[in-house]
Amino acid sequence: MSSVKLDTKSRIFEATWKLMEDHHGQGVRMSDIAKAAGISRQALYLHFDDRSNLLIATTQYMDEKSGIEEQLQPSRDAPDGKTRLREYIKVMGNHFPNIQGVARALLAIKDTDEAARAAWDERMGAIREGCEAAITMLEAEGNLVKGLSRKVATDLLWVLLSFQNWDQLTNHCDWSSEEYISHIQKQAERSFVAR
Amino acid sequence: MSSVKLDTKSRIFEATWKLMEDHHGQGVRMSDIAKAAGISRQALYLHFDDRSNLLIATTQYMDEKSGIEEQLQPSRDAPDGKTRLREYIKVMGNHFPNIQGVARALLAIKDTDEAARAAWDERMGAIREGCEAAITMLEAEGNLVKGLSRKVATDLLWVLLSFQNWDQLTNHCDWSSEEYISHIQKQAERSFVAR
DNA sequence: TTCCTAACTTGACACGGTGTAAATTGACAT
DNA sequence: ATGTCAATTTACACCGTGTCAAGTTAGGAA
Repeated sequence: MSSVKLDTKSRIFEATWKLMEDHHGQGVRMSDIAKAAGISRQALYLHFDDRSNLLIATTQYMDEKSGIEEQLQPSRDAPDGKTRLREYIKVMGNHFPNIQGVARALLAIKDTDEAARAAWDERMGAIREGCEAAITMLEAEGNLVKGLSRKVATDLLWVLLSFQNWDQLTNHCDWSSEEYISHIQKQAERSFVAR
Repeated sequence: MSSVKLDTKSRIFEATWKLMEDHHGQGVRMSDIAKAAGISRQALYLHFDDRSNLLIATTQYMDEKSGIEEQLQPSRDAPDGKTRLREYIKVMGNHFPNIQGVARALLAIKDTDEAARAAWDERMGAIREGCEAAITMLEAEGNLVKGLSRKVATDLLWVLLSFQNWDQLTNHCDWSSEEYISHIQKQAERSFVAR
């Protein structure tokens, strides 16, 4: 039973999260986060070794808070591959808006920061597993579209469900979350489910 | 007819291009480019206002050198939508490897640099037009898959053909250029061409 | 020859953001 | 009272970008 007031670490996470959302993951400095959390910039370094560690820890905090694991259960329990695919896409479509700020920030530094790259790849790897599970189920039922190997189908579904594509479609093509989910569900069925 | 030795500006472009390819668009400093071009770092600023302008100018130089415009002609001359789509994907699949270094560098700064963002969006807009042309031709023939509007089909093809997806598939999923082209061609046909 | 100009050089510096270091304070537990 | 822990303040080093000023070099025109 933690105190009613958030402890410092949680305040830092919340501040990071909010600032990243507000600024689309760009131009948020350590001093901004410190100010928003109500501590000094230097105190930030008492809790996190550096900027990338802060971002990585924030993603974990976000995942716990948003309850992504539980939300995935309906997909795991799906009776057939097609349903599993649909459910999985729905969860992702609802998850991306929650994480977009930090995800973009992580994406921006992952090319120069080894730890960030590892964190991002771990995230992407988890999504890939979800894709592979759905494709494998389809294949086992004999419902995977002809002429498509499991590997290639998984790769294709994985990029279709990438954060960057979601970003592009919702922010450049003006798709709503609902449109994203329904259009991508249909696209995935056309692409992977045998008629 | 220009002299046999490249003029300074061209040497800068070539150096930028090569360094960006070699380093995957990351960690290339102005001083590195200057050194590779055989001039002082400050002389770089005599030719380009700043780093982003240099990158933008380099993309234009690359596009001219690689002859992307001419390569697109077979797609424009295609007799039907399905062929147009196939040809377009082939050109893109062969183009991306040439531009990957600079593209990644531009991608990295486009969130903080207004000029870079504009340059990138202009590029992406051009690709989008190609996508729309192919989809429009399919639609006119009555060969666009049922239940898909031109707008949504264009958006989906556009993200399918994005640089980020190409990067993911070739570098994370170990697809060769040939595999990329043939798999994406098939995927596009499954997704957009009515049977 | 002399002069001019353009391209380029060297050296120094300001700025912004990250990360480090040292000394200090205030609260709380033993 | 003593120790410890969280946090504070001040100061500074590092890096890459971009700027500024003054000096050099080569070519062409008078």
